[in-house]
Amino acid sequence: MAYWLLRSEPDVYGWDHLVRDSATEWDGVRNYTARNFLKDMAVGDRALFYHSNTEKAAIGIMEITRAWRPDGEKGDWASVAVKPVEKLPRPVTLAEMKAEPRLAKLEMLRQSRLSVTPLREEEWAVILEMARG
DNA sequence: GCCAACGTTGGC
DNA sequence: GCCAACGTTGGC
Repeated sequence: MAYWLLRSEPDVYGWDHLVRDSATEWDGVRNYTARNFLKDMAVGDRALFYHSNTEKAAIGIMEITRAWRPDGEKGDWASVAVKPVEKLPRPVTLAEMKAEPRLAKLEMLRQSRLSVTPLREEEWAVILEMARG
């Protein structure tokens, strides 16, 4: 099982939208690096839902429910299907992640503009631990 | 509103 | 194929 972090602007599509929809197609990604990560995802993988922009915090846990399929008529893009698993006990903010030494190598911190990034298993555990306070 | 960090595009 | 110019994104 692999771990991922998916970023979205909460005003556009946030955690509450996902819960209301009970599942969604994670599409519209138009960056090749992010696209490649989408193609690496497998059913059962876990992903953090990160709110960018206004909130800047990881807010919930999702599960990948279907591997990638082509996204859009033009170009070699991909989308996956996800569903919400649970909201984190409390959000883990970007500032907290930056301040945590064990997250120094976190991909989303190193490549802050990527909307889809992988997490190491240890990093996943650290963030969940932080969320539990 | 600004800036840093990328990614993309187009001219050569 | 390289590189400058430009556009986009996210954080501050």
